[in-house]
Amino acid sequence: MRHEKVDMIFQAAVEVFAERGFDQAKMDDIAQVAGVAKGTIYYHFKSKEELFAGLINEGIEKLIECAGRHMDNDEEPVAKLQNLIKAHVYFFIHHAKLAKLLLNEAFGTKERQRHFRWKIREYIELIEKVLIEGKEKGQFNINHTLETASAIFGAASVIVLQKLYHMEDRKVAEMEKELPAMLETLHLLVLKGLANVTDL
Amino acid sequence: MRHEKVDMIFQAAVEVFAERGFDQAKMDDIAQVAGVAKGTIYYHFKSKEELFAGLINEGIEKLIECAGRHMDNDEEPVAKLQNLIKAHVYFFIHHAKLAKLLLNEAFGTKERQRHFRWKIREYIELIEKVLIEGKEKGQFNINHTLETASAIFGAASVIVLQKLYHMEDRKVAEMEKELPAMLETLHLLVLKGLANVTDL
Amino acid sequence: MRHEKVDMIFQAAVEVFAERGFDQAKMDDIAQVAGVAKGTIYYHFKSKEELFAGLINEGIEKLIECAGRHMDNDEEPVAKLQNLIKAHVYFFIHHAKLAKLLLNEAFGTKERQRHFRWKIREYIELIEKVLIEGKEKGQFNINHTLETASAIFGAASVIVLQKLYHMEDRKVAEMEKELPAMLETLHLLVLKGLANVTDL
Amino acid sequence: MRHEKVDMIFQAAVEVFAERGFDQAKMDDIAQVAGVAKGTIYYHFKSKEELFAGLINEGIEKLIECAGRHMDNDEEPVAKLQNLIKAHVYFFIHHAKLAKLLLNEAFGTKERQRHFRWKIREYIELIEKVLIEGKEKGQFNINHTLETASAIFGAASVIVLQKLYHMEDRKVAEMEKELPAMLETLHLLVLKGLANVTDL
DNA sequence: GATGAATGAGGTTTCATTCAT
DNA sequence: GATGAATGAAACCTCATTCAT
Repeated sequence: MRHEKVDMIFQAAVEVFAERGFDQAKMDDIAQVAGVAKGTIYYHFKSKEELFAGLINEGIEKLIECAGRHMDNDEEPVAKLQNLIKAHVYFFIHHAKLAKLLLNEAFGTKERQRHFRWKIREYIELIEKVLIEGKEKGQFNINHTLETASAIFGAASVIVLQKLYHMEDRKVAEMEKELPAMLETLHLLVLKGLANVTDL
Repeated sequence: MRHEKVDMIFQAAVEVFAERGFDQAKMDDIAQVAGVAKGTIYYHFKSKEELFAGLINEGIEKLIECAGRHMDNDEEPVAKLQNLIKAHVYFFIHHAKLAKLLLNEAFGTKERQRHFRWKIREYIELIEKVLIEGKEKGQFNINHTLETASAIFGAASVIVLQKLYHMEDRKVAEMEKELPAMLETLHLLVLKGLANVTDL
Repeated sequence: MRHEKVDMIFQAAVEVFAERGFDQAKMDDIAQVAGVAKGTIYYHFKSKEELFAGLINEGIEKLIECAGRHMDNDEEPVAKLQNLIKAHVYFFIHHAKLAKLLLNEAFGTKERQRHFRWKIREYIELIEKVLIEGKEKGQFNINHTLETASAIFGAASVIVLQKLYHMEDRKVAEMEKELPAMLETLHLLVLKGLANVTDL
Repeated sequence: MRHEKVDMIFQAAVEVFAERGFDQAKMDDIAQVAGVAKGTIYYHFKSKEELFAGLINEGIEKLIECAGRHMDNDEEPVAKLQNLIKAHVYFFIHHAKLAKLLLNEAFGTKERQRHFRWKIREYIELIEKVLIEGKEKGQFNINHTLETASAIFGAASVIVLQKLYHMEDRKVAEMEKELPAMLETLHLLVLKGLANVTDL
């Protein structure tokens, strides 16, 4: 188990970074929220950059792990994809601050952000793997698996984020009530397609 | 027509803001890129904030206008949606820097960013309008139109952004070659659905 | 007669300088209040410094001229001093903004302000002249004429300024109602002395 | 006892503010004179404004305390007033820089300066209290106590300031030689009145 | 004579990082 | 291990002044 203070710093950092973004987040604030002295952060982390990177890495890894775990509850690609999407939405709702950070900071051009994009790419490739498997089994009608994975990632992420921002500071409990609508929407969109007409 | 220097500043600002994000962008850099003195920017814009806001607002308005225009080339909702998506992807490819900014800065919690989210919401509601129309005509199989609109926005945006980041600084021409793959992907995803099986 | 615009600039300058002090006064504001373009000020005045100096000089000269004129209405030193004090108080009330400037800016160590102190010294020496005259005629009981002149200048100035600040933006008419109290006070103080006891 | 560096900053600030006035004083200069880094000032004071306000407040409070203490050495109002004036002149000579600041900055219209005027008013009301007491005991011949207090404040302040400015950077020792002349002058002016003639 | 867009030096303030305790 | 006072580089912004029209 990690050192107690390190955990407090980590928690405070997620909070503050999510609230203000990387640049506007002050080490002073993180220290205050964590209830430690500013120097203590620097005793455990080399720099603001490193603290942030650790945070994001751990976040994405958790996301990957969570998605992977739920995915494997089923055998069939269709079900796997459904599980993955469900896990993704769940994760974003229950780690709202981290979710904001991911979309917020993961699309910049700074060197630091390139690293994150690679980690997100890892996750997208996890999605792609299901798609490829389904395609090979003849269950998915896809030509460009990577592009499709990106699109699914975007759809599932933005649908939650929009809801989160729209509901401002509402509790997780209230967000969970919105879960079925979001999942049904993604199900219809991703798997069945919106069009009723069959000859497009 | 706006004043010449104002245009140069605007262009430079898009460039620099997209390159570095709001906080890391230095007014000095914008001035240098624009080929004007720093004071000139402040002669025309009250603050960095205002310059940025002007940029984003104009950007989203252009996007809305562009999407609206292409949408109306057809009568049928299905075609309208296709046109809209196509316009969206086109726009993001041809205004890559602006596109990065939109996703990058539009999901923060700062007051400034709340304003942008409202503008983006406007755009999402434009998408929703098509969905509602199609639903009423019995062409779309949708229960939650706003959520679906968000998801489509996310899918179409991220698919382009991922490609853009992956191709780093490649020319627009090269990006255009990727266009069909992206459009086909979104077409399959959004309209037909991925699943071959019909009884989900 | 001076050029019309020059006068407008002068008036505006008194206004703005008095309102904000030299450093906080912006040439933009002066231009706006004067109703001319900023460049116009520089067409007529070499610099902010020069504009300000012109203002103060003219102000003090007016004060000296005004005091001198009223003083000479009488022959007797006692009456002369009374007239002078009355003129001083009148002038400060009717040129409130200038009065503020005089006390405000005339006691700094900047080079510019040394010049003003010399001009104010001129005025104080005018007061001293009356005192010397009265002393020689055996009417004044004074040992240090210059010091006494300074003290009278200080007493008469601060009594008005305090009233002015205390009444904030009241009209001149209201200030004039306070005139007798101020004059009586200065009369008692300067000429008769406060003490009833005769053997100090 | 306050922190060592805070004291050094305070001292340096009095120095520099008195030398140049609020606006022309550079935080860089204060830092250099104090022998600390610029950031150190901001570690202890929120802003230039706050540093300055602290200075002036402490200054006026010292003045009030000093005057009050000396005043109470005697019982009789006449003696009290003499003591007060003596203390005032002493204080201004020994805190020349602060004295300059008081007159220099205390008569502006900026919000900050309104606060100072209230503090100075406190001091003037201290003077007034002696006058009222003397008036009630039949020792002072005064009608308007507040106006008289203002005038005394002005006389005593300007007499010292004029001397200070005239002697430029002379030592305190030399100023002290001038003390008797100033005190005698104020004594004659305030208590006995200048006029030899008794029927004014 | 008059204008106002453009300039850039210079000032205040912020904040990540260090280091003596 | 932990602290927080101290630092100074770097950023935003202001505004007196200039000059082409």
